[in-house]
Amino acid sequence: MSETIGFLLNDTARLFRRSFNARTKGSGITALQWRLITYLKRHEGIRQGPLAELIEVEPITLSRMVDRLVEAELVERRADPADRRAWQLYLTPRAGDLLGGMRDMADALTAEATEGLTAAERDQLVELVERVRANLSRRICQKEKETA
Amino acid sequence: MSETIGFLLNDTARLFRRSFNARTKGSGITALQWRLITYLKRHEGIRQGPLAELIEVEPITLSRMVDRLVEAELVERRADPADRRAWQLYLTPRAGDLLGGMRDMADALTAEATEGLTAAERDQLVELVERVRANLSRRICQKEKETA
DNA sequence: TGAATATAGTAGCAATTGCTATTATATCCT
DNA sequence: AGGATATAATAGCAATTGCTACTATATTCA
Repeated sequence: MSETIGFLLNDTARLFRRSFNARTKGSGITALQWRLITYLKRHEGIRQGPLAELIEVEPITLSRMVDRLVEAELVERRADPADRRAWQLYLTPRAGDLLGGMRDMADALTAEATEGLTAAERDQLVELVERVRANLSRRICQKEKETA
Repeated sequence: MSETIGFLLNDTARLFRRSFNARTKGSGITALQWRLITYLKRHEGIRQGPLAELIEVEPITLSRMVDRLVEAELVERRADPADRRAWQLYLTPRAGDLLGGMRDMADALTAEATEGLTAAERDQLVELVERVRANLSRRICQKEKETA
């Protein structure tokens, strides 16, 4: 029965994404795209490679996500002055406008998802999941080292 | 900052899937397929529609997953004697053989993921995530009713 | 210097998924 | 009974993703 935690986390994460996507259907922004934008907000000027690593997708996948966001005028590619192979990514003003509304929606979704939990329980939840994530993350890094 | 829980759950679930898939690379079984097989184990004879709902994919997606599993001789389609439109799904003996090894691996993965957590903390983790899942699941059902 | 190697990003292809429409069968209702 | 409607499963198409190979540029080191 011990596979329960993996299934449970996956189920819950999927429900989160589904709720999120249902609420943003009109805007054309998916949960994954919003995740990208959120990271970008905190790391403006980042290059595609490191950002791909942050949100844990392949570089080529990120490249195409950025294509679409550039098309939607939410993200801007600027040439890196220090490396002519690379792009630096920036949010457009239009993205800033979207972020406000999105964040309110995400906050509301989180509030609904944790309804009935005390503040202490929420903290505990975050802390426990973070420890699980750290365990898995460490494992995966080890594997990569072994392969390399 | 309150979108943290959604991101965190998604990150952790992804790491779980990734670890799982890395370990089963040779066997050709993905995390999602194993999930299907696990459900099927407990509901042999189920039809495709209800199973799709259980693992939360579209019926057509399940149809194709089953195509592949039939191809791999892990699942068998039998005509439903009561409804000539429908198939009943059964595991083959070959699937039973696989399940044993998979379960051991999944147990090991779970153990590694929850390393450093006490038994009480694991229980608490499961309980808290289950409450979040119940909140989200209830929300989604409400939405479906509104739409219908 | 300049040849070997590494890195940033992208294109082609194959696999997977879901939306919409379709076929075959079942159920409902008059 | 039999016509209208609902349901189980699937096919066509488009979107998304990742593997592999590739181009362009940077770095390393003899």
